[in-house]
Amino acid sequence: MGATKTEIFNQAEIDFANMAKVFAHPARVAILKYISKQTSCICNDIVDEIGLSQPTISQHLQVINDAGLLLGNYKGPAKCYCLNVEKFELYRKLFNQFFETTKSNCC
Amino acid sequence: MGATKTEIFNQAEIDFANMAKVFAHPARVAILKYISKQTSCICNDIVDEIGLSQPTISQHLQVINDAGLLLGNYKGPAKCYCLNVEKFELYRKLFNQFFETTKSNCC
DNA sequence: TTATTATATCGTAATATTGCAATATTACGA
DNA sequence: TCGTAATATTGCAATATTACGATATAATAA
Repeated sequence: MGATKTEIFNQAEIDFANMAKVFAHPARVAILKYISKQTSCICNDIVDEIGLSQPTISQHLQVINDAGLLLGNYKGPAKCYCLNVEKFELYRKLFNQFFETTKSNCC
Repeated sequence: MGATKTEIFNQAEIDFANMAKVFAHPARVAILKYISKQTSCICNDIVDEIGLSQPTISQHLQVINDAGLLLGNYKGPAKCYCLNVEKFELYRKLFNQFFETTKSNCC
């Protein structure tokens, strides 16, 4: 016990939960907000902005990246990330859909 | 280590992450979807629908309830829940805001 | 009051997540 | 090639989450 029983849920439910998980840590929310303020790609200067260690930030970036929300390329020794706008739009759409289709028929 | 370092984030970031957490488990997504299909309040008949034990469902309901997303009242021995539409609308608004304000200025 | 039914809480085990120090890897310039 | 700077990975400790059996609590009916 302790692990989510994924086998009893359908893919849409699992997918949506996984999308929500990306936003379920303040560091990742802060990273995404930081992207919006930057005029260039984000590098690990976020480490200074947010008060977490470089490995921890790297880990959080990995989570966001694994979700497909980042595009990255090397700019010298620095790996620079930026938002994958297309994927982010998809997320927005699916969240909208979720909020639209969840209603109450009583009370 | 292991716990989120809440002291380094601002309240908005923490609040948003906590909202996302509610949706970050397929069981809770499934419960909210189930609400939408029902014409009356949800009771623990969800236990049969979803394949988790009664205590586990109760726990998940608690998480959704603590987030303020449920209204509950006793109907005989059964405690029946329904969606707190007002609060849910607030969630929708804040998620919309998040998606609106997160952008990319490069790449 | 007692029995019954429905939900909540407690206690506990297992897995997941978070965070960081140490180390590895990568890209580039000298 | 070697050194340097930036990011990733590894390993591990601490906390959080998930899940469920056992038990407690709540509401009603008999």
